[in-house]
Amino acid sequence: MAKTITERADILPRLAEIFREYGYEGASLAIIGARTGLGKGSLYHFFPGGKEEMAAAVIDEIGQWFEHRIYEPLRNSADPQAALMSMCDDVSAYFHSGRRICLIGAFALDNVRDRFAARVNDYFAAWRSALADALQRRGDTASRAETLSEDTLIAIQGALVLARALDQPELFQRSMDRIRADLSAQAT
Amino acid sequence: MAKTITERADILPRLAEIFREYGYEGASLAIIGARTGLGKGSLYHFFPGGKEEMAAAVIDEIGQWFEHRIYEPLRNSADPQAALMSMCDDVSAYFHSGRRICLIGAFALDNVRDRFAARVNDYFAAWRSALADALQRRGDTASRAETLSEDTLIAIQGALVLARALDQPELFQRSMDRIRADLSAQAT
DNA sequence: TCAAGATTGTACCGATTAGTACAGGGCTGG
DNA sequence: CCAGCCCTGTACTAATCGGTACAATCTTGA
Repeated sequence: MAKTITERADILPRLAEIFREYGYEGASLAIIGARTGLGKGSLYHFFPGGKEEMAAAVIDEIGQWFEHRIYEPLRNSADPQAALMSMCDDVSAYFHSGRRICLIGAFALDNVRDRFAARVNDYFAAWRSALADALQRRGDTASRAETLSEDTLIAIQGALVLARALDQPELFQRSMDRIRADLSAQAT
Repeated sequence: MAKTITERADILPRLAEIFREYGYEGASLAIIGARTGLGKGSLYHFFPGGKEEMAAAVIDEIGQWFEHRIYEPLRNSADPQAALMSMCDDVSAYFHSGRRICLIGAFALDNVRDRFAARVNDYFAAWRSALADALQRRGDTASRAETLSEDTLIAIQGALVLARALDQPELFQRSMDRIRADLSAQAT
């Protein structure tokens, strides 16, 4: 049979888009096969654990992307305030200015939540903690950093839900602008 | 066969809980039958349109509950500020202090979104508009009312996502407290 | 009391599901 | 040049999916 020289890592982004579009249950192997161009043989070769392993791998890859691009700079950048602004830009770009949903957030509301609960938890916990770290490093009190990091994540997730529900991506943009402003305000 | 004197309206709350727990696709007719105690015969008697009609009826009922309990007071109450505070209480109770998710929000992120897009849109649009109405009636400018109503809905939905993702219902409570405070702040 | 309509359990349907088995082609190291 | 491993298409399974059909029973109005 034909060999397609595909790496496991190469199909992860495509898998992510599929899960975003159809959800975990809605993404049938037939759809996955059609959209990735891979047959069942290949899919189960790369992911012996089936759909569950595919979704887990996708979540892990997303987590790593955020770790390198968002969390790590928030924790280690010499200029925490700049890292905060950079986070806003990257997040806005990542979610395609509100046209793309957060797969992890969607999984959190889904019935498959229990299956990936640990990963979902880790994703948000790491984000919140990195955010609070940057806020404290820039001078916020621990309590203020706690509240502001929580509110920021809430606003991002809520804006994604509402933008999708109302079919108004610009709503997400507007919310990100407000988040940027809140993160720019002088610390207490 | 046995007659169970069940009204269509009586099973809607139970259906709502099932959809909340399993999602639209995850709620199979087998599960629905088991959890409602109704056989397929009864289910298709009450909902000839099948699962789709069940979900639509559930969304409509939720919409009506919010209309009577939340939107209507926001629009018509003599004391708009009191209606705002009352909304916070009712919303907090409705979502079981963060232990219950918003079915409409979950549907918005789900792949069944397109099927119920109009209803999902209506739910949030009505809420936002009623909220903005109360804010203007209490003295906020149109622009301020627009922003604040949007931010309030974003915070509620985001808090529900995050509380569920982190398995911390108290996070929702904290966020609701902040929302209450923001809605209490003097208008500009 | 009894006919008519409302309600319900059960058997069944074709389609689709995730997953398995495996043969065979393609690539690569020796 | 070829043995062996990596990759992949196909056929298959058992289970479950949403939905239909219908006969049997129950309730109700006359």
